[in-house]
Amino acid sequence: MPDEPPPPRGTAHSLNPEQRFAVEHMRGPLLVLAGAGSGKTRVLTMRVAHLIKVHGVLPDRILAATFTNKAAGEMRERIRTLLGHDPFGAWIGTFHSIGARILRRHAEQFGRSSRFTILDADDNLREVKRVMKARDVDTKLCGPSTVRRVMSDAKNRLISPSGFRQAHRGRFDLVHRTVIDIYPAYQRSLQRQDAFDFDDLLMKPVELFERDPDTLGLYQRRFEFLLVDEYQDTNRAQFRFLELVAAAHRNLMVVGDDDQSIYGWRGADIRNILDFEKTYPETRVVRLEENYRSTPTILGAANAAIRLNRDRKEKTLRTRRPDGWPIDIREFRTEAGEAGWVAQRVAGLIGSRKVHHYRDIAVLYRTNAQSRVLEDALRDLSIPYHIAGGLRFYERREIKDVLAYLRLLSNPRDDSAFRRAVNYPRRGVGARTLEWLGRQAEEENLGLLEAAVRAGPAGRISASAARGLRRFTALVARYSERACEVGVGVLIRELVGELDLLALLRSDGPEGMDRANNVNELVSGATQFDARDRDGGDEREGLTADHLTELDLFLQQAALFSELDRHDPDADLVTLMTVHNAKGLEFPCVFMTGLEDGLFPLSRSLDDRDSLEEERRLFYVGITRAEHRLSLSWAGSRMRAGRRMVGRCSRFVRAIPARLTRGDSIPDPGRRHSGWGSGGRRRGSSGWPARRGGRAGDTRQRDRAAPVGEEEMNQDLAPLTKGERVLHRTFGSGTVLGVSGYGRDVRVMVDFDSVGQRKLVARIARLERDVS
DNA sequence: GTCCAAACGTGGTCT
DNA sequence: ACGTTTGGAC
Repeated sequence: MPDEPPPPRGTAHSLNPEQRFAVEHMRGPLLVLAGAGSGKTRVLTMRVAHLIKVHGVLPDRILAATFTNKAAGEMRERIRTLLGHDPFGAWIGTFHSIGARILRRHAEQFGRSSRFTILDADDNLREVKRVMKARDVDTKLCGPSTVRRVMSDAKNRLISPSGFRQAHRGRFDLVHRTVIDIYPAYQRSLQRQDAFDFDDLLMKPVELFERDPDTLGLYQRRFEFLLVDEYQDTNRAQFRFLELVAAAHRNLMVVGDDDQSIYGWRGADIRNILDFEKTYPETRVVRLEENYRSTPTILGAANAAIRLNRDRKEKTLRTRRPDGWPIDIREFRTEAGEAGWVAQRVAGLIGSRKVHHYRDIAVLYRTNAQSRVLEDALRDLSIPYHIAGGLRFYERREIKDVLAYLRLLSNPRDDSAFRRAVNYPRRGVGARTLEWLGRQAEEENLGLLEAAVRAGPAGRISASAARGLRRFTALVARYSERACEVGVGVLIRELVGELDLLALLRSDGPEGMDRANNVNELVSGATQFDARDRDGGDEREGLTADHLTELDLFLQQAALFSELDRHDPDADLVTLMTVHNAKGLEFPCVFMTGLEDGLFPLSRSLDDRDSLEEERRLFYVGITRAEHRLSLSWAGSRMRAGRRMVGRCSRFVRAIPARLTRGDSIPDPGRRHSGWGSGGRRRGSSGWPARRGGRAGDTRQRDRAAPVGEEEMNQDLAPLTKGERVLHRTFGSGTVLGVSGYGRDVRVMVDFDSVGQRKLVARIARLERDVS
């Protein structure tokens, strides 16, 4: 925006006293409590530059950990600019990539090779499923995703399989008994496959350091200065990692904001911030409370929202900027109406030059599923956009299919890759054959590929299956040799050509065209891939990496890269993304959508103070992404999970003081919202921007066209769940045994203390939660 | 045994 | 609206 003063940048004299203190801090632990938009990235990068330039610290003494590759890349780039050259040898990356890099060097200690595979979330779940099936665990009562979650929690708290067994020895509940059984089997299976999952990348290096002080010593001596961004989102494993590496020199700088802690569900532990000073009593604490990003109006809203949280360090962001536009609050009848308005508003802002570039605009939402309507609306008006995050590029089916072949070339023991590639394209190798192969592999302790190679003419499978296996293993053998001769780009191109994948994909519909394009993009990405770029820097002090091929490195970065990292900042596109993905970013103009109780905050958080507070922090993160313009919108009715849900204005929106807002409701031809109590805010008059009457008409038509089914559910009511205690007017209290049906037909089976089991229609029985 | 189509269940945020 | 599991045809 032309009418705003640029934030101070660049040299040390543009820093405020607190920032300067942090930048010039030399030795000892430093905790920087940095509010949103207070210039923490600047402080981090300038401190690194300062250490190198002023104190003569060698770059390879520095380790900086961030949460996304994008943040790491930006940090490196900015340091490069400040120094005038690359901080060659410094490790700047995500905790996960740093962990992977360490593990690569010490893989043999874990029975892995340095070419180990990194399983992504999808592979990880499949593997849990497979292990459970192989051990005949009933997945009806305790599903794979539950098991995975519990295992992941354990790993994030550095609890090994045997530790888990001991910790839950006396427990009888099914989930813990299942995990006691599955966790060690799952870990054995990963080892057999020469693989780690995401959580291992954090946990295993800690394990290594704790059992091998010599190795730890290598890293302690090398990394004299540690810097951590987004510290509020670190988990226990990450805390321990830092504690171990920093133990010798204690030059640990962490930057975080407890108000922006939004990854509790992933094991982030707020105690890491709160206990920092306990672990390091000599800590210097710096608070950055001046915001250089947003207008006072936007900050006022953010402060008003976050103030309602009880669990937080008291602070208030200040700014010296001039007042800005009021926050625009809009109510819509349906999600399509909301999306239509957002698209029109984007077109209007760009058309009137109030916002100069599409890339200055972000549209945020709570769940990925919400992106669809917004995409449709933007496409209708030919507004260029991209989705950051969402279905990540490397997680698309067609991409994973191609990568599966490469993974198998790089790591012949990668069974998940084998399963994926062997019958794609169809080779007549079905479930039965795979089952048989699995048993063979198990007996001889081989990978599936090896087992398939040895299967030869074997008797117990059909001739066509045997032929398919032979064709497949021959192909893999051929490309294994080829992989030594050519780069990844050529390799993929030849493979895709031989499998005739593009034609295969294109042959099934318009979806297939997209997929074919993605594969093409993968080919060109691989062609440009330059391994030297990735492992940033030289190696000393016996920390030399094993020899890895370009293919190995390509695969490792593919596993750790997300869609967010691929984003090209020069492209002029509106950004659509979840609020989680928006963390750390800023935009002149932000739309937050879907602000309904039950969606944002999600219904599952409504009856738990901790998770409601996390939702509120997420809301705070969303608001504080905006520099000048912020709009908050919600829809009274929304398709969700295949059903139309009724919603009302989010409590978060209602917490924003009216003096900061300008909002109107659109006229409502079809329905009354009278029952929504304090819900809607209806200030202002007629609502729709008069100038754009024609387009408004379009949207309302779309609005009306959306069918409103009978089976509406109130999305802000957390549904009753099994095991919950409830209260009935005549039967007294009881325990919920089960819930069936949807919407107005939800039936609940309750075991009442007084009268035993009854099946009730929830709508009529009016059950209440028993809080006593 | 493999493949396709229809029923089924399930649905939060991410490295 | 989606992917995964299940049933039936080849």
